[in-house]
Amino acid sequence: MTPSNDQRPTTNDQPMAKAYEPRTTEDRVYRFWETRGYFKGRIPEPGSAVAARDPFCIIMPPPNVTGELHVGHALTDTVEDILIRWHRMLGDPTLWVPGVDHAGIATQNVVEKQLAKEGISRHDLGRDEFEKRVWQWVGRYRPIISNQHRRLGASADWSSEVFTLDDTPQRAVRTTFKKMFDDGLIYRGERLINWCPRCRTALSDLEVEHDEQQGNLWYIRYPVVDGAHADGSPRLTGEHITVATTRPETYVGDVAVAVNPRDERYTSWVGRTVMLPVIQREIPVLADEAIEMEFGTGAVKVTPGHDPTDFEIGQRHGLRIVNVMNDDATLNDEAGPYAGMDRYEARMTMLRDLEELHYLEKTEPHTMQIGTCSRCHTVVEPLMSWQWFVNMGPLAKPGIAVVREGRIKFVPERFERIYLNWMENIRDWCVSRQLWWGHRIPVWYSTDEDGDKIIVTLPAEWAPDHVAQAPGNVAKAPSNMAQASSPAERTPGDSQPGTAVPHEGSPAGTAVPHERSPAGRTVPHSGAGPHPPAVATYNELRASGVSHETILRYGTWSGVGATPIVSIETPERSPAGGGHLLQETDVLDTWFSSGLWPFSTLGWPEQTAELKYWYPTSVMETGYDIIFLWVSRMIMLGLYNLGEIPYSTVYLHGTVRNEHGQRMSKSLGTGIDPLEVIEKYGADALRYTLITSSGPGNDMKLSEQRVEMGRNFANKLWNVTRFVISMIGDTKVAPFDIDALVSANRQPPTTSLPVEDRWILSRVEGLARSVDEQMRKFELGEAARQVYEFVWSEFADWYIEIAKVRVRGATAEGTREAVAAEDSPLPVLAYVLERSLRLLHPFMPFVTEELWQALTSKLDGIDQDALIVAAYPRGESGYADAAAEREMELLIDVVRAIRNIRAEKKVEPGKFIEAYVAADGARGVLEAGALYIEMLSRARPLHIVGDISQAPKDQVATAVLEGVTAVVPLAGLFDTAAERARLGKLIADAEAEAGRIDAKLRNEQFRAKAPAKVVAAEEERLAAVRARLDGLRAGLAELG
RNA sequence: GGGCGGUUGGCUCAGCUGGUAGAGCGCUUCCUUCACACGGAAGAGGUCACAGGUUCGAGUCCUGUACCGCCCACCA
Repeated sequence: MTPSNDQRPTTNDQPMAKAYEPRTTEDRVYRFWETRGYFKGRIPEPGSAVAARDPFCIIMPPPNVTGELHVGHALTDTVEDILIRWHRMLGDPTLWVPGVDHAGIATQNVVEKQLAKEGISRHDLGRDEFEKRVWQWVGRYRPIISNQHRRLGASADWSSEVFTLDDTPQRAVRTTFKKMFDDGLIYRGERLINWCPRCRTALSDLEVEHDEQQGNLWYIRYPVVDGAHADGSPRLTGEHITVATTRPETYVGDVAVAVNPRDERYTSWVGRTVMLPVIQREIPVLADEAIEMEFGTGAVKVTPGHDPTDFEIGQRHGLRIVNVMNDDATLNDEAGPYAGMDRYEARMTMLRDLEELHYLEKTEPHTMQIGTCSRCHTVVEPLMSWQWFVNMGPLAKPGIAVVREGRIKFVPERFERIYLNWMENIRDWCVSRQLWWGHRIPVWYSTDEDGDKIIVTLPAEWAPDHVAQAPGNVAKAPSNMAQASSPAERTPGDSQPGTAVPHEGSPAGTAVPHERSPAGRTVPHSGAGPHPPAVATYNELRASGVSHETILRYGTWSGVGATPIVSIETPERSPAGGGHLLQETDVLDTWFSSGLWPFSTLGWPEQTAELKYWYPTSVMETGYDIIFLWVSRMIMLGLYNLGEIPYSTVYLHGTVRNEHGQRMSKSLGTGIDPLEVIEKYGADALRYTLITSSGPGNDMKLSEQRVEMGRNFANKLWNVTRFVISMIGDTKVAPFDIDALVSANRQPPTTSLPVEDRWILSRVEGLARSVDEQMRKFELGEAARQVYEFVWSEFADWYIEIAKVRVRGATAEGTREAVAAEDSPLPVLAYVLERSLRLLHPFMPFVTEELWQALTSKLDGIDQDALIVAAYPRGESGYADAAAEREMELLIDVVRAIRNIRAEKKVEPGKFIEAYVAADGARGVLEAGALYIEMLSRARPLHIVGDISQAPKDQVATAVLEGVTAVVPLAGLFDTAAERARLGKLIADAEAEAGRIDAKLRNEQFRAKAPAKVVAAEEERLAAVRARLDGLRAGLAELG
């Protein structure tokens, strides 16, 4: 390695290995690119040539810091890197911004799992300490992740890397929140939300998965009540109404029974009163359209506090809401004797009780969709809770318009409808999360003004004794500390048990205060554990001696009824002066910051030069599974904040599955580690495989076998180049100059170049045009396949084989001379190979750069320093030589025909055999290619005759092609019967084909309606098949 | 309950605007000759899920059916 060269990926004085070794190449090549600064997204100088070109910018979907990258990320990187490298080579100003996502709930969960291994919970650490632990996690995984991108070859601008919790995104989040709040798009409200009892946080609708589960439909009798006995006890009529439910444990929250108003079975029941068994609550029977008469008994228990449909029924009929559950899915005191039980334990206990009292009529098996937490797969509970929401309607409107108007295009197109359908039915977005990791909501409450409205939950150990015990469910989630002392989660299928703290004493029987919520409804509270937390107003706690610092450090609070102070900057003191400020303890849904990603990465809310130049970005490439979660929100928030679309194209890839079609999952061990694949096969092999394994929007199965194909191709390329370099030897070669050729002579120079040169040049220019077309259509896999096909099946299999003959001739065998030096194939060989490397570079960057460096060190007139910045071929020379392509095909067919005969007759591979070929009107072509036919099919002497009748007729095998007949005398090897059989089969095939074409041509309709071009082609084809048939029949006749 | 995607040789998949069915792997036969056995040569193998329809012509367009998968949806 020479000192001046140490930045080069390849040194010229080392002999190339026999096989490509990705491991000794990739890191070195990547370092070469990176240190040379090729990845840097540069804003062009005004007035410069590049300034006229459209910038091309991709913001990378930031992977979660939860762990290492999986193959799905590898696909993302591959697609995006291909687009980026392609545009870079096209000469466009190019920027690819990498980033990492803090991934709130996901990361919090993995760190909590880690803590669990140490036997502690996040509550043992407290919020600050816990956040430190998460930051440690981030510090560990961020470098791993960026290293993995590098291993994949991602040519991202690392100087622009962003983390979602960096200052700028933080500012973007706060700015957006404030703007939305001021615009009335963000509000705080008490709604029925999805609650994960294990994660102990609210979830948006999109974070709930609907799994089909086998459950039961239980039929429960509610006795009819008519007035009361003298002692006040309800007077039962002996009748009952039966309701069917899948969730009997919520019956304690029932406030009515509903039937369909048109249901004649129940007409007389409406308005009567029934009683809930055991807990003896009296509730009305009412009529509501939402009830399906066919389902169950047609009578439904109405539980507005725990079911969205029932909530709406409740709203329509002014029913109160009874919340019967704690935040850990144990029942609260509304459940009477069942209080304190886990929801499933309560279910079973209730069913036993009901059965005993003959209130359980029957049980039927029933399959149903059940909502589970997308993070931990615990069954979610619909719970009433105070949360922050975004009113999406006004945001969706422009988001719909830009797609309708075609300003944003989806690839594949079909996802547009899916997007639009969701956007048109959009619902408000619950954005607050009861987590510790994330963007904390930029809302503060003033203890001065609202000290009586700020409800603080303090863990028992910090609670003063005389403060009221344990009201749990204040408004939103109760204290996080309270959760630490709750029973371990027992949900089936939940692999991660909750934080297990010994359960002392019974929570049942705790006095339960009720609090009036601002909405005017009574919200029940519950005691959730043995050491109930204190729940009190800020002022009460302070009055009982708890310091502000203690509240700040250990408390959780919410300002129901308080005036929120929404601010971008953290306010120093309350506006009224003097008092303290308490910031909302909730954080925002991770996807809130993700939605700002296309511009927060570019500096927004500052009007940076980067933002001005690169925004709107070009392509958003991501998985179709996050169209709603992410894509839609970026579009809406981009339009909202900047008044401009975030990108003009959304390219969606599918899900990568393993070879058995399973989703990749770390916990199931069904994942494929991209680094392992890279270690074994190389990054280029993985990339090639990923991009060719399926089209846009379609899922794919990735198998090792398939990666082998990519590896083999890289190796093929390696050896092709190795061979070309060895042929070039010590004297530099100037690659063929196609531009000079074409500009000097618009017509293909049919005479000055040998047919194989004109053929391969025509093919490679055509390939470049085709690849360009495919790339523009985002058919990246098809583009890659085409280059593969060209390099292997045309360039390597034929052009190189012919070039060998041209250079070496057949002198060893003593009959012909090698071609003269001025007819050397080297310029064309070098040109075509160099073009091929360029075409392939976006797909297989490492091996192509390595080879390009090695090759161009042997070439004159290459003006770029590196392939990564070399111009991408687009076939702009326009060179095309149809005649050469036809002629070359003919030569190839002749070689194949003779080889076929040799193989069938089991002629020794190396042995030369005599052959006769005749072509009507193409004799010149055969003569020009005679040496190649001879050498490639080992046919010698090769007789080119005017008419095949001049060939011997005895003991010969005949091959008839379009316009060419070959006859191979096979004395000694000949088997008449075998030859007859061989010809017989060929004749039968040809006859069938001729029959088909003939029938088509006899069809008057076809002649009348098909385009003349198609008819002519069919006629030509028929003539050719018939000629072939004649030749074959003649051959057969000769056999006697 | 809606919607979408898939169903092409043994396996995994291409086949983009309708005009002679392709690839890789696997399989058969042969070849370790001076780029490559991560290779070369020759070959076998497909009623393009099924049923209709449009068309001169359909794997490709339309309708329906069947399986498989996914998404959305408040039938308790």
